Amino acid sequence: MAVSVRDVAAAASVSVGTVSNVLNRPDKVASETVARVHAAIAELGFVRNDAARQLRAGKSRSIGMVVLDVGNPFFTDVARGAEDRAAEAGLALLLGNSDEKAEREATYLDLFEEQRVAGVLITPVGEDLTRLDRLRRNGTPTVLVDHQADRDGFASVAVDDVAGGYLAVRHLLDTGRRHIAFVGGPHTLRQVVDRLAGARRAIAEVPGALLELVGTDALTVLQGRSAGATLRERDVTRRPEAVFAANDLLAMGVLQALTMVGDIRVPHDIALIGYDDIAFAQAAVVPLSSIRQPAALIGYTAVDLMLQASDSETDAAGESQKVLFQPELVVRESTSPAST
Amino acid sequence: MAVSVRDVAAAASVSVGTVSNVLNRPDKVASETVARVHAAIAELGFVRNDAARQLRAGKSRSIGMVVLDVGNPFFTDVARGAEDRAAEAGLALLLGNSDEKAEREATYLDLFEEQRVAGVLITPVGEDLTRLDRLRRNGTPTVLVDHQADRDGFASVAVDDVAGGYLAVRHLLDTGRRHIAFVGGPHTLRQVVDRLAGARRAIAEVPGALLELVGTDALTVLQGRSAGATLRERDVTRRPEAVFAANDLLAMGVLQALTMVGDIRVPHDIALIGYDDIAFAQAAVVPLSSIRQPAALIGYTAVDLMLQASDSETDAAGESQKVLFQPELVVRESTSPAST
DNA sequence: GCCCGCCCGTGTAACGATTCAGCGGCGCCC
DNA sequence: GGGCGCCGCTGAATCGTTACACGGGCGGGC
Repeated sequence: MAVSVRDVAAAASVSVGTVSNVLNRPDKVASETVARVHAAIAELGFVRNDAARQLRAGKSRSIGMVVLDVGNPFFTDVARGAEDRAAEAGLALLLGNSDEKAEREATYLDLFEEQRVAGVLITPVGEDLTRLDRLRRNGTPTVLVDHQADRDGFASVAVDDVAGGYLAVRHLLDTGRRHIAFVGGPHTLRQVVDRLAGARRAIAEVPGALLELVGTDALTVLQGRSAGATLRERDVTRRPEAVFAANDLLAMGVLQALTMVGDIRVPHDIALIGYDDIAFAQAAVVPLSSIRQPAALIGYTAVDLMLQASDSETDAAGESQKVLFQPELVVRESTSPAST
Repeated sequence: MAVSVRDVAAAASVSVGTVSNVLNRPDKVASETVARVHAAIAELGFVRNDAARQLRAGKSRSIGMVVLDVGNPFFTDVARGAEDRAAEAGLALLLGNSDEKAEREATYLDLFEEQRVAGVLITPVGEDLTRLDRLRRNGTPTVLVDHQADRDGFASVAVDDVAGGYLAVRHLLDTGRRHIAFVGGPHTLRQVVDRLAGARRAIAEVPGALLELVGTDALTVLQGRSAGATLRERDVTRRPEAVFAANDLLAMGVLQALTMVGDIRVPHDIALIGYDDIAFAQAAVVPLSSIRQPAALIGYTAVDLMLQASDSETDAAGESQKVLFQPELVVRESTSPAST
């Protein structure tokens, strides 16, 4: 059933060593022999056994990536960028989805560790990086994606979320809103915490401005919908003038709850800004203002850092790099100035 | 550096065989010994080498999946369903993205084959299944996802796209439209071909109804945007009364081109219906009518079929199963009857 | 004419986990 | 009291690939 190098060797009347050479160093083998071996391979339908190869090499040719939510276009864009860079380096990208659950994240990390992946890219669910620290110490280049590592040792590529949060809320304030609601959660996610911190900073700059928190359990459309519903139910006088949602998925949920289920007008009654600038955001009922992040570039860079780490590791200690991108405000209809 | 069973065995003063038994059949080992081995494992930070394990077993514990477009929420939903079922079976899901390119598809298949995955789930780029046939014959359970296999031998799970196409266009006709444009392509994709066939069937039922084709190179928002642009540029009299887009991504692109760039009203000037009913469709500028498919269920079922095939394979030939779901029309604002 | 190198190839020892035949020792049954 | 079976463990063989040390033949240089 399983065709091995040995079978190929027999069919081509050469030794297994020669077959291996044909596969890996064809220039070392007489071209006539190469042809004969290739013929045998084709005839028998031989396919290299990657497990054996890895066992010998001690390393695999794939890199593992764990994202918070595959359903979020932001992360699929990041993954795409990572895939591109990985392909350039001849590596495959294994994509895992933690769904913001520490348990699932751990399962994937175990899997990747057992597979001896060439590196791990991860957007961690929580702030506890001890598990990752162990991984890194054991020699697996690890890059934090969309997560600034305060502590030394970790390579990371991220976007300045504090700046992004500031941009978003500053924009809401600039367009005349004072009572602003921050929709987001859980607060175990660094993204949420930082964006909120940025928001607070902007609020602090304007006397009389007020920031209110509306928590969610995850950064999903569904959660946004229920957050939006709670706002909708409120008495008109107690509603915020604007909402800053921790990401576009939430924002779209809020938007649906306000405009489609309820009859609250965006931006007239409540302005709305999201985060990530996913492609769907601009096609929303009311085109969504947002904070843009260079998603594909983040992924691309993450793999790049991983490769660097994996090179330098062999030489010296190698300072782990940190890349920080700056976010960008994208203004659309959902935050047009209130036309009073 | 690398800790192996041998090291653990030494540390626990037992043989390697016993360590293996502790790992795989703990009930066969005296509990005192189990504890000692576990202590050694923890102390040394031992992690099983999956390559060695696979080599011995001849099989891996992961299954490979190739989708047409990870950026399409439909496929990420399918992948989610697949992941769930795989997790239930203790298998990991490796997700690859072909981006509708045969070459990338082939790369992933090669990779999966070398990894000796337990099974392959694939939405093929083209109609040429010889590569997959070889894979299946060599003993890898293969399930076609969102693709009905005409020929025998392949397990498949799909949705009746002809019926879906029919539903969509029939609905447009029922709401009074006669000149209908089908936006979609390339015609190498079975989904496109079948949905068009269904559309044609509906058109044939209504005298005077006209179906026009607007081709695209891929099923993406961007492609939809340019298709929409060509319609927009046309003289008013030559514009269709309705558009049936081969999927929601295209539909959203068309929608943007018509309503946001241009000033064509949807559904008043042109009605629009998509396909897949992705979550973002209902939050669009004009909430999108669509054809709903049970995405997660498709993925879940696909893994299920794969597992069945992998069981029956050992016993007998085992008839390869085919599952066909029925699509469902979801009516929203984008196809409201023309208010003449 | 001899020796040195080069070119092609061969055979074998790893890599690390698993499996399986086998082996002491002990209790139980008859 | 002898034998049988079971428990708990050992140690070697095995999976398929790769790297590496080694050898035979041939041609060129001196």
